[in-house]
Amino acid sequence: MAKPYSRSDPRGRHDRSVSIAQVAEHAGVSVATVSRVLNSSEAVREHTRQHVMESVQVLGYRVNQLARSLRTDESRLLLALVPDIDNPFYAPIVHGFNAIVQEKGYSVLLCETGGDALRERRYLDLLYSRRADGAVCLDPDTVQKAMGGAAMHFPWVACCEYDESVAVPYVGIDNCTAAHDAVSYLVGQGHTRIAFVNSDTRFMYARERLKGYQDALQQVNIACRPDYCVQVQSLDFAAGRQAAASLLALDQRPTAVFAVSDTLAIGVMRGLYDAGLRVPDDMAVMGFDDIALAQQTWPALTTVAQPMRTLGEQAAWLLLKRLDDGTGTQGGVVLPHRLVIRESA
Amino acid sequence: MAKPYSRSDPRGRHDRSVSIAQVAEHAGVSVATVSRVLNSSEAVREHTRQHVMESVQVLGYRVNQLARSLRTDESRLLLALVPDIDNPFYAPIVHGFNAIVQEKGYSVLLCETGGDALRERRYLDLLYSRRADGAVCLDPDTVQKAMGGAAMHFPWVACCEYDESVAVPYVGIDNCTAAHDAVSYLVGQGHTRIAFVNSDTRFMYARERLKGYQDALQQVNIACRPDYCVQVQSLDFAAGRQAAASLLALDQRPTAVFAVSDTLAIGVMRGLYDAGLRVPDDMAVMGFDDIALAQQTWPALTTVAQPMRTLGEQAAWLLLKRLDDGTGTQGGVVLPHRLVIRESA
DNA sequence: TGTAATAATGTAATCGATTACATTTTGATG
DNA sequence: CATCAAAATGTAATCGATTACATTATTACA
Repeated sequence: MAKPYSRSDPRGRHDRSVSIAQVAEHAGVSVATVSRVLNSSEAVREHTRQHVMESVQVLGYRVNQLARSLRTDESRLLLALVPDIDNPFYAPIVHGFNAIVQEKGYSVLLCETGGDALRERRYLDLLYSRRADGAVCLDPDTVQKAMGGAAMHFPWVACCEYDESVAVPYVGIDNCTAAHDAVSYLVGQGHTRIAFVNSDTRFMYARERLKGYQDALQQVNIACRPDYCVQVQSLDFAAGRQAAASLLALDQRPTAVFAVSDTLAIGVMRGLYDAGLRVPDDMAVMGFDDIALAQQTWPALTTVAQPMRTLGEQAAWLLLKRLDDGTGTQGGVVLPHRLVIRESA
Repeated sequence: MAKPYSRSDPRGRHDRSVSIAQVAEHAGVSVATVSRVLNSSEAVREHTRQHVMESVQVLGYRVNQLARSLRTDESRLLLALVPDIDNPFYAPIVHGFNAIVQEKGYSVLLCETGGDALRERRYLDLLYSRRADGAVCLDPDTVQKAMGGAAMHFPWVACCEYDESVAVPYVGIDNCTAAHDAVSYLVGQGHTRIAFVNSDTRFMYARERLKGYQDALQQVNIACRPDYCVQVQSLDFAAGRQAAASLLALDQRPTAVFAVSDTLAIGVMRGLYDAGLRVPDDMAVMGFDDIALAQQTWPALTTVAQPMRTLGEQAAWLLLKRLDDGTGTQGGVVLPHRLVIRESA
């Protein structure tokens, strides 16, 4: 007759773990006291503390964070929403992000959205339902969704992909200028037939870099040939390889290729190798991002570097500030890019 | 006088979201009824359902999963503990895992432990405190830890890295035989001076593959030269490159190199390129894993393939079964590996 | 229309914590 | 030793859900 009804879960998947009440009983004190020693907040006599800690040990008690979060409205968990973990571009960003927030006692949960609306929605739900305190979002879709929904009231920041019209703090680089710089470099090397391998224009960076490419050409009065702009579906090596093949099939081949990501650029180099062409002699190749692999290819890849780790760190600072301030700063941080001249162009 | 005391959080980071009670009041019904329409479980009159749904819409109500989980003891969240997301080996595994569990309504949270005990502990804590229902673990450290602690009572499975003495379901390959096969292939190609680039022996696979390497050599009466076994600290390209350099500094150079990962093997190839050697003519190179990049290098990498996606899928099945059964199956699943002959050896 | 069976809804306990306020202990001081 | 302030601890409300059991409304049948 103790409990009016028994546990709801009939499967009995596993026993509930030991609760604070059990610790209290074992130690012969109230739950409040146990809570106090656990949070080492208020005054509790040393003697009592020891007693309680002993019971904690004996019973193997661990605080139930669900209950704690429900009460305190904080989880010490942060989300990182990335489109695809297979893309080596994201790892350093996440690492930078993690390094900063970890010091503040937060743990990072990586959420791979895969561009799937359902998955994305579910992850965002963690924010809505307070199971996570905040998020950094590297995903264009999420940004879009956020515009429509009421997501703007939640503490999150955008990284790399952002939309200035969305009132959310962001950090990124000037993609347009960066692409412009890359193409200008190729022009400076004497190239006039420069191809552009772009990816999904759902991504802002893709649109911006296209713009930079076009601007740079226009600036030196080179017409932008549509057949030199190849659009691929994914960012993996295979896509770049195919892009190279299609470029090589052209009547008048380009003498240089600028790809919007290093992975694509490396794929392009592979495609050129397939055809027996040499880089950069037969064709120059330039990438974007400066992933770790870029300096390991042969020839090593010339590219425009994004400060990925710093991007992640800055995103972390922005988010932490937002969590502190309540409202948080609007606007964004634009970090500098850098041309990295290696052997491929 | 309504509430004895006000909200605890003085920062007022954000307003609490609308609760089920508010919906109930708005709809003029009890919370039980609201809960019923939300969980579409028991009978509730169509008229009432509509009314409630309307209130849900109007107020923008979203169920608080924290509270729900606290009550129901289930979160529909699964963890994937990986040592390092920068390693391209893990992505396909996670994808396979995700594909399966997603259909069952679970979301996957990626946890990068980075080999850091603190981070690992925190993530495992999500399991302990029921914020996650289960986990797949690709991390050797966790396995070790689990042996000591009481973690065996929690629903998790090991993938790739496992310890047969730990009573936890696992899925992996036969690393020893796989390495044996690789080395035997090189021997069959006429190589007798075969180097071995290994990584952190904290990993089981590293120990097993070393064993396979040694066994294969012994089988054909080739002495295992310590100077041909180079141990590197990480799995990245740079480490492989350095390994190559140290191998090339030897008086009697090997004619073939077998690396425990494709990333290392690719780094080795880069190192050979540095020295002006050609693969496979001057030196054969063989990797392990068959990551996507392996078929994009030039020359393309000969390697032993792990069925990574399948590994993830199997891990998912094991975990789901464990979540269903309560106790779950012990023992493990060993998946076949496959030699992939390309150009580098 | 009365009544029993059933369907729909409400009430309140519960999950496991935190914490405002109340109460008891303790220790210091006169 | 009495008294009182300060320190330690206890009591109970609360977070936002689920759900067993109780209660009320509806329907069916005589």
